[in-house]
Amino acid sequence: MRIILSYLKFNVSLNQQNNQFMFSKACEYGLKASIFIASNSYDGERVSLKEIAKEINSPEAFTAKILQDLVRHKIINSVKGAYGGFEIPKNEISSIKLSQIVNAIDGDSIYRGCGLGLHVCDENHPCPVHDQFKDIRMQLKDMLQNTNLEQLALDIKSGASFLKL
Amino acid sequence: MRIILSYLKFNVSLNQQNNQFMFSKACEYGLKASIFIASNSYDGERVSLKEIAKEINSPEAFTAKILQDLVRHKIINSVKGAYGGFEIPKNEISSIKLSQIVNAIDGDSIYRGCGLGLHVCDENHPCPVHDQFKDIRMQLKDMLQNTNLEQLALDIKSGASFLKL
DNA sequence: TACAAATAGGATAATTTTATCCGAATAAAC
DNA sequence: GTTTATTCGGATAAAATTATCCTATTTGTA
Repeated sequence: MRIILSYLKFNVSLNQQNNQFMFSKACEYGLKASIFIASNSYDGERVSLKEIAKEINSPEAFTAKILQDLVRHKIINSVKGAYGGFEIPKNEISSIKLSQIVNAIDGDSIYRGCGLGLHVCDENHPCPVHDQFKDIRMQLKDMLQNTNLEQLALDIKSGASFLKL
Repeated sequence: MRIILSYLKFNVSLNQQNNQFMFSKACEYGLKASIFIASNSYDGERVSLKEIAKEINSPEAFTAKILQDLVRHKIINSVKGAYGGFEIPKNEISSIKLSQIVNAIDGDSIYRGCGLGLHVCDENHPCPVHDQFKDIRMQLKDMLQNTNLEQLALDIKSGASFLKL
């Protein structure tokens, strides 16, 4: 009996088990939605919230909030009323960087944050893993600042990459 | 008046602004606590929850939960009762990798997770940012698997790095 | 002008993460 | 053995994130 009980307790972990890789769910939805909008705007097609949520497999109302946020940050445009929806001016698609979207939703902690959450963490006063994280943070920052929506949208259109599953 | 109101609304963002860099707070506390325990175990000193929480600037009761978790995962040892506390056998300090601690607390999503949260995301069915994230994920994994507590503990002892501020 | 189809946004709920409290169990010292 | 200093663990609360609902507003069209 003891043994069985200890088996049951095996999975007693503090949290539910952080399932997030890097970004908040909100940010993931925001990135996916932006890519989908871009891939349609590329063809001059405006997409509705409903279409977006279905395509990226996200809760509709929550996605609406995130899109509003992106609109406020002037990353995407919205058009109210019949035949309305979301779009990105064609000529802007290639200049929108992932970093702008991440920044709008999750803030800039991914660039500035310390791996151990210290408020002060720099060369003069490094946390224990400061050096270890330096390259990674830099590489991440570079990547986000150098990846634009056009590249990603084209891959979606060609079927080389996917927004769900 | 309109103008003033729109100013007030400027900060209406969806979330409070994700302040996390990579790990959950629980994981950050776990890493810091482990490093502190290691640096003391190096001198044969056992440390109490109270000392740990004070040193790493974390809430005591919450830190206790995390330490329990690490004990269950056999990453650290605990001794109950007077003069009790937490410790790591001296000869194990150098073989405990950051990855073990992260894994115990946040799980393995940091190695396996998709940047956009897709459940299926691999070479055959990549998300739009799969390639962009590949190197970063790999580098992160390598670093966590190759950094052990001894290196970090020694830096703390020598004053080359810090656990708070 | 009325209607239909959208987004905008406030209120609120559900879930997860973070944090606190308190009694039980344990172990050393007297 | 009693006291005291600890960790353990259950219950609960607080805060943040994620999710839903409902109404208002906007816009195109009949």
